[in-house]
Amino acid sequence: MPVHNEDIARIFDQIADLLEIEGANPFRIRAYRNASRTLRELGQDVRLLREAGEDLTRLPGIGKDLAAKIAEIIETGRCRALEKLQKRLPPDLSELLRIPGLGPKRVHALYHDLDIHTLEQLERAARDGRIRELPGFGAKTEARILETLAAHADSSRRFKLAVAAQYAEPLLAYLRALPGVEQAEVAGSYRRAKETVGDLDILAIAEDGEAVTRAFTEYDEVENVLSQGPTRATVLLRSGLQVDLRVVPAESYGAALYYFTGSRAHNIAVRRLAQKRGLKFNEYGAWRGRRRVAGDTEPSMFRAIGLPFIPPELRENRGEIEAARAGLLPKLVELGDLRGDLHCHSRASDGHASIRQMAEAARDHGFEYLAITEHSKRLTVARGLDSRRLLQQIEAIDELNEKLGGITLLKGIEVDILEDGSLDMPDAVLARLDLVIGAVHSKFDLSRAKQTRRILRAMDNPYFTLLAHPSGRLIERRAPYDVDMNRVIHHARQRGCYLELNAHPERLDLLDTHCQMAREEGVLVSINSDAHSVQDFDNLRFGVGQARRGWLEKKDVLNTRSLAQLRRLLKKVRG
DNA sequence: GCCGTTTTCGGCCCGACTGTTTTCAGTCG
Repeated sequence: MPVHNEDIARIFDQIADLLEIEGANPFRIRAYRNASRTLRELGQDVRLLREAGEDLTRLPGIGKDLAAKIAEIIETGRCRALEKLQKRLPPDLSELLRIPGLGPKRVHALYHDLDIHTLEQLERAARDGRIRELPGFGAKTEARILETLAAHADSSRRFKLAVAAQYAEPLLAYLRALPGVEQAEVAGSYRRAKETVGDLDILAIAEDGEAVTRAFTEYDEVENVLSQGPTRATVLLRSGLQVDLRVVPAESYGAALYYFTGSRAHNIAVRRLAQKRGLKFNEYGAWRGRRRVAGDTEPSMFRAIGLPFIPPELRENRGEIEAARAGLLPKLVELGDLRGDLHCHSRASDGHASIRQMAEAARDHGFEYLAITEHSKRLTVARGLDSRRLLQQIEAIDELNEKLGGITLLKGIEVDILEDGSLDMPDAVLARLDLVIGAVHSKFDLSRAKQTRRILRAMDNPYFTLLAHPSGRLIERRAPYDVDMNRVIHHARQRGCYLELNAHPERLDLLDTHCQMAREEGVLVSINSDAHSVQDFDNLRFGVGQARRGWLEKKDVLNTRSLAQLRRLLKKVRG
């Protein structure tokens, strides 16, 4: 079975967990965690890189030793270093680390003193009152363990960005309305527009932190207060979403916003850079000795280390710091750059509004054009259109375009890519459309080779314009199908067609790393809502967030073009 | 275990809160 990046990343995580419990050098542990992260974010199979003769030590955080371990895992499927560790410590110990309040030291104590290495043993010992007897543990810790175990099922749950927004926005409004609160903002992965967030990190300016954290813990939706002090508090909302609040004085707001926006990897790298320049960065400011030289705004922090402002979406330590130093940061695309939307549905298939209503809603968003792209007949659950119904719709849209003012409708289809790579609509009908979006809606489990061939073949259809939701994943629900995205993107370049970044909150597909690949290949990406109702155009902001995480600029995005420019680009696809 | 525009050796980000302490270790972000 071929080894994928995720398999290797998991092995490195396990090694890191076990080393940590053993009390190994913390920097050695971090090295394994960094390498695991590098692999997860690589965007292409390290196995293929290696086969292509690439030097793996050129990857960030991978040195001679870890490159050799990667090679060993790819070749043998095993890792002797992990097996050796597992002889000394039971592998399931790392499960215990997932329990909040249990870190490596305590897990080690539980194992060493009570021979506990499974969650079941942990629960039994807690019930028997044996845990409170251990040095460094107490009755409260024991109770918290039991509480967590009881609710363990959803403790590791992450929230989709759009769902988190539904909780974040009213909470933010509540905090901003509190007396003494000058400003409040969500930082963390939410501000970086990650696809999912594990918790919300909120930052507020106020003189009296105590009063604000108290009011925060009294917010209507708070189920449980996990910690509370004069400058920070952590609560669990009824929805299961954890929220951290930090309160800082105005002069530290920028420093705190920067610090709590993260990512952790970005912070570590920037702090190291600051240190080299004789500065100390913390959440209260940038310091030279005991003198604060910056901190009231985020840009002041960047100025202090001589870097241009790095937008939150780029802060992952994936090359943005080097790019900033070299003056090569992208000027990221913004929501206001979009001139239209190339993917939506009406009542004719599985949408909820008429074509006219969709057009008017798009016009209200300031769009110049909107493509109507119903499903094709293969997708019967969505009342997909056959040739006859599509031809009728083409006529209807032509008529509507005569009457509508301020927006132009484009005629399109989201046509199913069948198992053999053919399209679910005759070419003669496709020829009459402005654009053809190809989409995989079935046979997700084909082998990598077959799935890739299927998509490449579909792209070769002379009318094929745009590949919809290229990975097919549904966030937290369905993994991407196995496809060689490198080849797909390369083929799109050769064929001269485009890729979609589907902005639906469940999809956010193209993935950020693939956006970067598309940009490097020079393949334009269309940020589409896939709207099924008039409200769905609002989702475009999440798509733009994803595009920004993928380093896309206005020029990299197809639907930032004017209608006239777009028409030229659509025509070009057909040669 | 990685890394180097001061280093191939000696560094590796920094502070708040909790619980168990009697001055602080462990955990977390």
